[in-house]
Amino acid sequence: MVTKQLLKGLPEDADLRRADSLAREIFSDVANKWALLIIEALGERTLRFSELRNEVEGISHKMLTQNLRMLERNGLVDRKVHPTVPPRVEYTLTEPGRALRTAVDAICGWTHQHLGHIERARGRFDA
Amino acid sequence: MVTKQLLKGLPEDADLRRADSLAREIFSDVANKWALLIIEALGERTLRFSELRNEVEGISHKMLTQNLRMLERNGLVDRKVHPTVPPRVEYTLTEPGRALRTAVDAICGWTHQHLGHIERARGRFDA
DNA sequence: CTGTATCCACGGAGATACTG
DNA sequence: CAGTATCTCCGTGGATACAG
Repeated sequence: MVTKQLLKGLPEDADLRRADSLAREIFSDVANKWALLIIEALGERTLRFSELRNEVEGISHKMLTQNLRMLERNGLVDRKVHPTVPPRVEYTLTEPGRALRTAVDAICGWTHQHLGHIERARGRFDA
Repeated sequence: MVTKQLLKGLPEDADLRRADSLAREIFSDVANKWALLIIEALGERTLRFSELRNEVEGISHKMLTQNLRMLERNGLVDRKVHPTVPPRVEYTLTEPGRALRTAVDAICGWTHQHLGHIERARGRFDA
């Protein structure tokens, strides 16, 4: 899936090809560092723009807005603007967003579980 | 995890800080499109460089080698060189690599499950 | 076949400033 | 506070050529 396999044997089914290209597009959107970190940071909480900026270590203003727009566009986060002054904008994961989060959690868990193995592998490789 | 939280309240524990920065590094390595697609393509199989190049749609020679080195360095893939002519190099997921693959599978599954929702969300957003 | 190196262009991403 | 816009620069990544 998302690789060539999905296409095999059905090279002329236009619908399937569209679905697959869409899937690749979404995968590219979602499979990037900042998007995943934002999703992980949001979790079950609702956070403001500035709070998110603090939670996601090292992200720039620009990358944050950019990724938030992307996530909103794909329906992964909900954006709620409070028409106050100064403005207050809150971001929350939608249901699909929360569903994806469990996968992100898995990656985070995996990372911590294998820290040791990886550190050792690196030592060996760099030698 | 992988965000600021891990550090909270323990700003001076050097070991934890090292572990956390290492975790971020690994996360950045792993949370990128090509790395995940390679892992997904490998699955339970053993593939040669050129086979991998065919399986991972759109990846360039350079990106493939680069990511394979990275994955090898982190101990996620095993690289076996057959000293024949022409050379034959085979790549296989290690145990940690296969463990991560289940998370990647989850993301792929999620993608296909939510194609419809996302397409509709996009339609709304773009309007 | 696989891998490394070089060149180069394009776009990603930071900094900054400004608006609502 | 949140968002957009502009400018600029550096690095990513593609193309190409060559080596083992």
